[in-house]
Order: sequence, then C-alpha cells, then structure tokens
Amino acid sequence: MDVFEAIAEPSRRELLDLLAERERPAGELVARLDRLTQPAVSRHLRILREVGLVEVRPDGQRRIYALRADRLIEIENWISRYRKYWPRHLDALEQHLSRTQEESPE
Amino acid sequence: MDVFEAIAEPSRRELLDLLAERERPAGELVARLDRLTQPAVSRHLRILREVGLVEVRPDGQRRIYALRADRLIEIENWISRYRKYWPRHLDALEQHLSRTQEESPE
DNA sequence: AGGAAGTATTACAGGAGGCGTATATACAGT
DNA sequence: ACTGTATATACGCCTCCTGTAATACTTCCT
Repeated sequence: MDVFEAIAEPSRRELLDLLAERERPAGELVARLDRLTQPAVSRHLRILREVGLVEVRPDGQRRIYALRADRLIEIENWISRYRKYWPRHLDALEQHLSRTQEESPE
Repeated sequence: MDVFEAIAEPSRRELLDLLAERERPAGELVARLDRLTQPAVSRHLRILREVGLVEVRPDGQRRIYALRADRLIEIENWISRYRKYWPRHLDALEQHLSRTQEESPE
C-alpha cells in the first residue's frame, strides 16, 4: 500500500487529523473513532505505520502514536504540478503563507 | 467514489498527468496506457469524470478529455493543514513559487 | 445503406481491502 | 503467579475494484 491509498480511507485521514493535534496512545484513538472496533483501528494504524505516516513509541503497555507528516510530501509534490491549473491558485498560496506564518513560530 | 480514492489509482494519476499537458481524445490516452485495454482506460475515465476531475467534449466520433484541476483543491486543502509539520516547508513553497512563475505565463 | 473507426457498456472472474469476533501477546499491579 | 488492561494478530465474510473479452452504440465515409 502506498501513501495515496493510505490517505484514501476516511478513517485513516481522521486518525491523521487527530494525530496532527498531538500524539496519542492507541486507546485514545480507538475511543475517538467509536464507530470502529479496537482491532479495526489497530489495523488502520498498522497501515499508516507501514507507509511511514505515523511512528509508534512504547510507553508501558501503551503505544503512543505520532504523526510523521513529511511522508505527505510525496502527495504535495504530485499535486503541486496541478496548482497552476486551478483559477485562483495564488489566493490559495497566499492563504497558506499567512497561515504558516501565524501557526508555525519556530 | 471521492477524489481521494480517484487519485489513489496509479493509472488514473497517469491519465491526469497526460491531460495536464494538453487535452486529448480517448484513443490517444488508450495508446499511452498501453498496458491497459481500451475498456479499462474507458472506465478509469468514467470515474475521473464522475468525480469531476476531467471533462469530456464530443468531437465527431471522438471524445476529447480535458483536465479540471480545481477538483484537486479538496486534497490541497486537506494536506495544507499538514504542511507546517514537515521540516523545510518553506523550501517546497519557494520551489513552487519559482516553478509557477516559470511555467504559467498566463 | 453498409462498413469501418472510436468509444462506452456489460458480463464475468480474480483479488484486495475492510469489518467484526475471537484469540494471542505484552505489560502492570497485587 | 494471577488478573486486568492495552494492543496486535488470525480468521472468515462480504463488498468493491480492476482487468479482459465480448458487445453495443454512435459517427464518419463511400
């Protein structure tokens, strides 16, 4: 499975969204995706792990999952070739600029 | 099928890449994806049509397919929330800037 | 009208992916 | 050691996707 297929699944995108806020133990992710059973979530996490979109760190009997967003660059690169084709691409770009300036004070 | 699933398929990304260069009749696309049969390509085109990523225009017995890249904004928007998490996001952004300035003289 | 070219649709088979239930594994606390 | 908690794996089922082959539809040309 590649990154494109990995993010094609809505539940997996939801997991990534949750991990974008902060890292979380698996159980917390299971609690949030309450329409799915624990094994289902665990399997989605495995897939995200396999494509490198998340990292796991053991913490006692827990597993702490964390986002590794840089694997999304593959998609970013593919999609960037198309930006010039949609009408107001400069607007989107400017929005991005102001957004990153606000939110990443590093 | 949504846009995320549509672009998860490598052949469909290849079709979009070909249509990004210029619009093309279906037969030309079939010729380019010579690992697939004509019906297979035709169905991929149908899916791309259904999610709005391409448009069709009849030209006699031909069908001319054209890209509608603005439907990719959905993915762009989702992924933009993650850009701040990968290290050198400004580099990628600057690359994009110079690239679009070179390539879109409109 | 009839045949050829271009494209779409249908029918069918194979395979992959997702889900839940049940089970296994690992660690923690007593 | 035993028990409970946290997570992962195994298995069976079902659905959906993809591919090919065959067929239908439409337009063009003579």
